[in-house]
Amino acid sequence: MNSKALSQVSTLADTVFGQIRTAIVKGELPPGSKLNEPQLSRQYGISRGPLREAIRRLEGCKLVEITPNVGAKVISLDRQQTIEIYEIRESLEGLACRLAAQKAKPEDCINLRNLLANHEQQIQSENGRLYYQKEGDLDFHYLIVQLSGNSRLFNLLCDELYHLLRLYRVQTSSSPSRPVQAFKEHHQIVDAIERGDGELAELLMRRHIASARETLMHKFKSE
Amino acid sequence: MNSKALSQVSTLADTVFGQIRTAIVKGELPPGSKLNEPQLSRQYGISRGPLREAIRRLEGCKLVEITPNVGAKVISLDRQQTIEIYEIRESLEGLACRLAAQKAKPEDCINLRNLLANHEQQIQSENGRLYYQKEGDLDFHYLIVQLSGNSRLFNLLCDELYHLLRLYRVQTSSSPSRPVQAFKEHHQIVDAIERGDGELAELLMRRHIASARETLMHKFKSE
DNA sequence: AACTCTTTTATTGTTAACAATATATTGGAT
DNA sequence: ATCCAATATATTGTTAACAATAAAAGAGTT
Repeated sequence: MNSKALSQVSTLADTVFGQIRTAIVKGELPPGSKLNEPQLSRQYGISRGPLREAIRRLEGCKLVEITPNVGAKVISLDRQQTIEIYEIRESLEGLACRLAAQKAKPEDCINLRNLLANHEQQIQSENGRLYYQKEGDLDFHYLIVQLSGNSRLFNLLCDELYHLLRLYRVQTSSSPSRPVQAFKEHHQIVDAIERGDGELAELLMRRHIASARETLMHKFKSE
Repeated sequence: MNSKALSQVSTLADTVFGQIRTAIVKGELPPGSKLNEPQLSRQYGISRGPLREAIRRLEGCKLVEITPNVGAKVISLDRQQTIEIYEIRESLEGLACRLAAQKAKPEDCINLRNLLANHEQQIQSENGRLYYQKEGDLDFHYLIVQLSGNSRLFNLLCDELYHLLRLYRVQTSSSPSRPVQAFKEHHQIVDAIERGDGELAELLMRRHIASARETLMHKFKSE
């Protein structure tokens, strides 16, 4: 009963895919760095076969770029690409917000309110402030995308774009950016969702992300 | 000078990835069908190693789903997923249209007009009609997305979503769908782009795709 | 010292063999 | 005939070895 009970239900390629992706998102494998197959296969204790499969899957996710006979390297986003992602995000989260407003039940709205209240508490304490800015903001967006009920939209935003944006933050070790204003905007968005006003919810979310984008563009110009 | 001149610059995994993807999009590998590794490796004249890498890359692109110890099968979209894709497409092509309106030069508008004129000619002839409905429509959308200048948006729409939608058409062998009305809408969209009215261009494109989605949903209900 | 060519080393690309799992088939019992 | 178990087959997962390309190191020349 031991060997079968412990037998892996997922393949080596699958698990290592997840491990490398985490390493990329966390910045342990920084943008532009090369993926050395012998080294990685030693590190993860597997042979190059499944490792290469994992890398190919990462290529499909556009997290690494492979040059034939040279190897794979972690993608690095320039300013242009970052802006492009923000444009897409603005559009898609606007959609998510509109759908969420159409579908959200009262209990969902309570959850959103609680989330904001928690953030508000954390932002009070000085050390919590950093947390809020870095990850807490994403919680809010995650939840709304989830409420949209569009699972592909969820994958696209939460499994792809957010990873990429986190990658950029790693790249630049950025950026405090307007937590107080963002907070107001979050509340307004929940108001609109609560009222079931999809059009307004979409508009507010788009503005919310657009102003984040503009902050970013402004920062670019001042460098 | 012969062996080196003919040496491949891309890997087997890369070329087979493209071949399989084409086979999927064309319907030669229909949705739900299994990818048998021994058979495919014989068919493409390669060993299972690079073949599996190609399949993993397809997995990353979400064109196939892999179940451990069972294998890869071509994804098949149900109605729910198709609707979800249309929702995303509506949002993203609206964005593309707004950006295109902001950036399009006069010559770009001429190209759009020419494209529509060509389609108009082809729609006149009875046999051209089919072409327009199936592929010509996409040309128009392709060009606008290209004019948006957002390369990631282009990849997302033209390299991913359009492939998926084509997959659905293969799946259902659908659907004539309102060519005359679509034509009017195309012209209105170009009008807005020509005037540099991004907001209107976005609105019109979103309506255009929304009505396509509604046509589809209506068809679903009548089945 | 800088440059180029050659040689060496390391890394990637590919294949074939082996191990493990799942599927298909056969045989027997009710 | 149908169901279940045991065997046999096929397919997937993994590894290690080999081939081919690229990167690095070294020798020699100017």
